[in-house]
Amino acid sequence: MNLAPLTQRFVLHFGEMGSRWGINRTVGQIYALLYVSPKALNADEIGDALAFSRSNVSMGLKELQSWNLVRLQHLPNDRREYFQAPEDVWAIFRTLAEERRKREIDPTLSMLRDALIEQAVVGDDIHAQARMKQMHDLIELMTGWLADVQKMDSGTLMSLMKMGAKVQKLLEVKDKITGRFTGNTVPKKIAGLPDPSSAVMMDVAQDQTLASVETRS
Amino acid sequence: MNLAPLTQRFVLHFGEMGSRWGINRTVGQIYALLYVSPKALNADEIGDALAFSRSNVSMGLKELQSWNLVRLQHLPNDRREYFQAPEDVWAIFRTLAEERRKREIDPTLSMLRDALIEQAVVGDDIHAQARMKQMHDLIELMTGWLADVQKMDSGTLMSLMKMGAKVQKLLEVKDKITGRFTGNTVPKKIAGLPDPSSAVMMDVAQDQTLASVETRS
DNA sequence: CTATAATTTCAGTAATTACTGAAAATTAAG
DNA sequence: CTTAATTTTCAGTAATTACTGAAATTATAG
Repeated sequence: MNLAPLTQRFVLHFGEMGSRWGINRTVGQIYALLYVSPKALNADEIGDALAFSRSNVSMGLKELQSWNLVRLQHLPNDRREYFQAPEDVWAIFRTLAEERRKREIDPTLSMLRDALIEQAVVGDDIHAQARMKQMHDLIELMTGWLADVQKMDSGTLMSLMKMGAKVQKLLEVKDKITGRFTGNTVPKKIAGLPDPSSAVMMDVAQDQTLASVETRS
Repeated sequence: MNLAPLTQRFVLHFGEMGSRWGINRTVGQIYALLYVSPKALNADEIGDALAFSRSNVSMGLKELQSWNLVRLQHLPNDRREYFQAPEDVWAIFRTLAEERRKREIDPTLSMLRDALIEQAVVGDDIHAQARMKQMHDLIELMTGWLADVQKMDSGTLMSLMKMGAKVQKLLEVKDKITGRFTGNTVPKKIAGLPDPSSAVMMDVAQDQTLASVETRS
């Protein structure tokens, strides 16, 4: 391995972390290399740079493709395939979240759905089923939310994250307007919405913490 | 293994999924069993129920404790330790998120920080460092957001998730009020905030999709 | 303090996962 | 269609991770 110093550190780190991320060292290093590389690389270049056998590189790339984490390119007058990581880190993150959901969450959600249709007969199973329901509902809520978030463009998502806990403030305001005070629901029609809501909005609007959302940390 | 049918399915599934979640079969099954069990269990009961050796159970429990995923209990006139999963699935989820962050994200964030202080000299490293900066910034934003979210109580978090993409609407409203129209920042003081903002709020308030946030899916 | 119950450690072994080189399959140029 | 370049597959082997039983350690009741 003969890489530039910082690149090497990055690549080795990704190799080490691989096991914690559920991928192997080879795959981790290949992806790290592609991520920092200014241009697409072919399999031989990768194997050369990382001192892996050609077949190992092939399997690693196959794995990365199954994760949708690499883009394929072809250069003119060159039969070899060239690989690169997407430019946009947000796109990479979305893909990662999506793929992890498919592999790590969906099978469990499906198993739970199946288990919840059944009629529990044994005493232990009745309690177990109630617990599974709790888990099922949480997972369904989470995956639904994730799907919603996945639809947003990077900019919106970024704004939301920068707000962090401050969304809570916005939520409180919304609750006042829609009439849900501390959990109590008020009739839907709010035709004659009282002035207070406007006052509340002024609060929020003038609140520095909200006004300066763009510049957290 | 002699478990109630649904319990058994649940336990076996968690064992299978273990490898995808970065834990082993033993640990997965032990946690599944504790999760659905109506009462705390001691190590012998666990090993008995799952047909694992006593030492294997001991190691599995140690692992679960390192993840903060089990609570310890003592019964009167019984020297043995009893283990149970927390009642609250949201608490479990928070712990999981927190621990995964520590193990899977923090080391990388720290490595990136180190790499970004250095002065890149080789040409490849200059580009690599720019890429690392992108990754660093995204991770920092994500972990900051996660920390904020971790502070919320389960109810607030649940409301937020149920809203899903609808927070976006709220965000747009906020932007109008604080004066950020499509990215252009308007002077901070908004003393004489025009009527339109109120009108906007009425829109949001009367929007059924927002008003019925409690009942998604 | 002693005896015993309970838990943990650890060396050895089993099982799984990762990696290699050779051979097979695929692709595309002539 | 033939040939050569490229990629993939796969059997064998290396490395890692998981599991067990015996021994050591720790904790507590008397």
